[in-house]
This record gives sequence, C-alpha cells and structure tokens, in this order.
Amino acid sequence: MRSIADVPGPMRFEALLNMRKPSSICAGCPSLQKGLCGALDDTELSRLGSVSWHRRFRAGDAIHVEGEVPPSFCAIVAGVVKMLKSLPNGSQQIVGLFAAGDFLGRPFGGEARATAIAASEVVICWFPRATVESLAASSGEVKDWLYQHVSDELEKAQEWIMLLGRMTAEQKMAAFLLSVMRATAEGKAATGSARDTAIELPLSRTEIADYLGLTIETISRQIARLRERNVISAGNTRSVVVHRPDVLTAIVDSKQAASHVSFARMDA
Amino acid sequence: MRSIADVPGPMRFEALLNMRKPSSICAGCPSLQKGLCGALDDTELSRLGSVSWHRRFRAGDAIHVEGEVPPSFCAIVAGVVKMLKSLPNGSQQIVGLFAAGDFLGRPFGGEARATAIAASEVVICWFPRATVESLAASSGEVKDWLYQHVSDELEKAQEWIMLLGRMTAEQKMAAFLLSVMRATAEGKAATGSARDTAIELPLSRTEIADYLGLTIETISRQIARLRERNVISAGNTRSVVVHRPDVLTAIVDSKQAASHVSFARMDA
DNA sequence: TTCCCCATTTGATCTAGATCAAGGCGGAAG
DNA sequence: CTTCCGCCTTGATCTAGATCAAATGGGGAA
Repeated sequence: MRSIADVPGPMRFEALLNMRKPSSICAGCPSLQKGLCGALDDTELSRLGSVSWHRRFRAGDAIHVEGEVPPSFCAIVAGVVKMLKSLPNGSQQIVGLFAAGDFLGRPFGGEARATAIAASEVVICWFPRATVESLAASSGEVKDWLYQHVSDELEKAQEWIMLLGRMTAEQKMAAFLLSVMRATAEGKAATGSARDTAIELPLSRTEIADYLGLTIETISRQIARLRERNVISAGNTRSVVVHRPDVLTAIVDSKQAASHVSFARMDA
Repeated sequence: MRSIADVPGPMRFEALLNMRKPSSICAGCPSLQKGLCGALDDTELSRLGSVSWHRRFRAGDAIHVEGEVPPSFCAIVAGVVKMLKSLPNGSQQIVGLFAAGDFLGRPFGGEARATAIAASEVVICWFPRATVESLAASSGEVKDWLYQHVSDELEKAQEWIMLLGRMTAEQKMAAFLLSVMRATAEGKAATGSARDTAIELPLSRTEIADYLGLTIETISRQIARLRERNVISAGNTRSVVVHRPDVLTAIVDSKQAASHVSFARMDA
C-alpha cells in the first residue's frame, strides 16, 4: 500500500472565513453535485470540509483493505476505483467500480468486505469516519442519501449477478462496453443510436477480465471479434470507438447473436 | 399471478384496544426480532399493525413483478421468496433469496428491478407503501434500519458476484449447501465441525441452477458426486444430510479440491 | 534512437460444463 | 392399484471459454 502525496485539506481556513458557502475547491467537486456533499447544508458542509483532506493515489495503490475497519471514508474527486474480493486460491473478482462523485465506504459498516484499489491515478477527498458517522446520525438528509446510495449500488450489483450468471463472453463484453459508454456519456444527447462514440476504457485487460469473470485472453479475442465485425475500432489499447452501439445492444439482448454475419449492412 | 386466501389483518382491533403493546400475532413474528418491525416503537408498531395484512402465496406465485411499482412492501412471516431477473432470451437468474423475518421491497425505490416469486408456500405481512414510507420519513430508527438492511443485502450480493464470477460448479454447490446450513442453523451451537447436520433445501433443482448460474443437470451431478464421496447423503430430493461440513469448506476454499480422492479418512 | 519490459494479441489444445437425449421415480388423481 | 405427469438422475456428446505457449507491439528509460 504505497499511498502518495497527501495534499493539504481543501478548505481549512476558508471554512473559518465563511461558514455559509462551500469553499471554491468544493465548488467544482463532483461529490457536491451527485455525491454525499450534495446532501449537506452549508453548515454541515463546512464542518465536513474543515476536517477533509485531499489525497492522491497511483494506479494499483490500495485505498482500503478487506477485513480492516477503514478509519475514513472518501469521495472520489477524479479517477476510477475498483473494489475487489479475492479467493484463497488467488483469483480475483471485481465486485464494484467507482468513479468521480462516488462515495467509498459504508458508514456503521464495520470492517470492509472488499479491498479498494485505485484503477487509475485517483484523487479522493478523505473524511474521518467519526465525522461522517456523526453527520449521518444527526441528519435525516444524510441518512436518506446513504440509503439511496447503497440502494443504487445494490441494484447495480444485482444487474451484475445477472450478467455473470447468465451471459456469454460476447454478451458480457458488449454489456461492459455499453456501460462504459453510458458512464462516459453522462449528460450528453440521446445515447440511443449515436454513431462513432469514442470511449476511454477505465480498466486494463486483466481488470476487465476480473470484472467480467473471464480471462484476459477471452477479453482480447472478444474485442478482436467486435473489431472484425466493424462494431468497434480500437486505437491504443485503452481507447475504443464504438461504431454500432445498436449492435452491442442487440448482442446483449439476444442469446447467440449470429456471430458469423457481418453487421455492416444491418440498420437497426 | 394467482394469489390466494387473503387472511384478515393480524391486529385490526387489537390496535384499537391497546396502543402500547404489539398484538399477540406480532409477538411471534420473526420480523419483530430481526426485521423492520423491531426498529419501531410501540406506537409506530401499532400504526403499522393496524394497516397490515397477512397474505398467503403458493410456490410459484408472483409477489411483485419487475418493472411495476409495488403498492406495498412486506415482511416474510414464513417460507422462502426468490427475487429473479430474466434475460430477453428466457434464461433466468436468481439475484436474491429471502426467508422468514426478511423485508421485501425498497421504500422510495420506484419500480421493482426484479420479480419476487414464492419459492415455497409463503406467508407475508403486507404493508401499504405509503405507511412504510411515511414511517421511514419520520423515524430515524427506521431510516437506520433500512440503511443497515440494504447494506447487508449489498454485502451478500457482492459475495454472490465473487461466487458466480470465479467459482467452479463444485465450489458453487458446496458454497450453496453451506449457506443453507448456516441459514438453517441460525442460533445453534458451533456450526464449525458439527457432524451429520440435516438440512432442507429451500429450492428445487431448477431454482438452485438459476441461483448458481448453472444448469439443472450440473446441479444433479454435483450432488451425486458429493454423495459418492460421503460428504453428504440425500433422502428425498429436498432433504440432505451433511456429514462433512469441513470438506465443503475445503472445497470452497481451494480451487480444484482433488475430486477423485475419497474423503472418508480426511480429518482436518 | 535503441532496448527492454510488459501488456496485449494470437495460436493450439484441453476441459468443465452445456446441451441433447433417454430413462427412473414419487406422488397425486382416478 | 394403476396411470400420468413433473421432477430428477444418468449417459453421450459438443463447445465456449480456460489453459498453455509463443509472438507482437508500444511506451518509457538511457
């Protein structure tokens, strides 16, 4: 666990100067829009802000470890974090993926049931456990937010269970690409049938494999196959252009999409 | 959806007679021990009790359906309920399993993201959506309970993701038997190395398959294999005696437990 | 610019588990 | 008691994806 460069907290004295407005650093933070911080009133935000701390991790760094009680929670400011569990025999499975704005850790949850690892360069905003828990204990809004948040995570987990239990490698790959597309698109126009969407894969082949419950070779072959079929094209290994999101959707929706057919002339 | 025999509510008039004590029917209810009802004070319990309703379902009945906004939530009084999602091509995956005392449905959650089906004869205690949500809105304890509850479910879901993504059929089967054992044992003595524990399988072969992401034939063969190895023995198809829980644990923990070895003389 | 280190791709097999196909078996109805 | 019908078991085969084994290629260090 080689954590790096602990940057001083974002709003140490600003909080003292102005208790009504979030600091300028918080202003741009994704956690203020869709994260925990958005559920706080100005006073609470100042209180949390005054004890929070920005911290940077490099890809591969552990943020917290399975079995340990994390001393802090955090909001992801930038980057992607993977939660993983490992089997005694060494194989790993990614059980969750988090991006900017997401909240990491489960207040009142005791020891972590999975290890959190930075999947890329990551910046997080670090909150002491006690502060978050006391905010949660006193604020109905915070409780509501936490409930909603865990609820959403559960929903995603159940989707994933479906995917892992019943999809073929091809379907898993297609579903993964679509989910990255959606996550990337966020607020953009109709994702529906937009052509030629460039996306940046947040994970290495190995990580995709750990996510989809497959092997790295299978991932590679599935990508090759989609490329041959002109559904996607790939520049460097981390970036992909999706030409036919509709075909990806079709693959997910139908068991055994005729894999030998060229999709060049299919038009929805 | 053929729901049956709607039994009149448990405490209709009792609530009027005595607002301080839960009705005698609630007294024996598992939901009062570990469920939502345990998080209520007497007034709240009376309020909820006065609008609740016992209802009986037969195996196979739908309790609520994916995509619909459930008009009610419920506590399971007896029996087992499976939550399942289906793929467009017809294959199904069980994404959750609930037993007596568990709470079904996600307040404030909008439409259900999975279908709930009775896996056995089931009795539930039915609560109007509005009542539960208003209780949750006003009571911090209820919020806490909901959060904790969803949190636990998420944890289970993540365990399942691990299992589906990275375990062999043999490991899945062993893990399933152990989880049924644990669920059955509940408050009993050291589950550790108790010999010859009889358990009742709450699911048919087909359902186990849908749970483990396998086929019914594979389930059958895995059970046969465990029987041949004297790890378990089976009477009728729904009941199993586990002779060697330690071996089941060993199977889960090690990739490729030497499958050809007789475990008769192992004594870990 | 070259070299080296790794991640990725690609190829050749192998195998766990799916799929296809018969039987048993137990329990409810007659 | 017999028949029928759903589940379950068992057997034979097939295949998606794992595993084993080389290439290939791209990016950073010197």
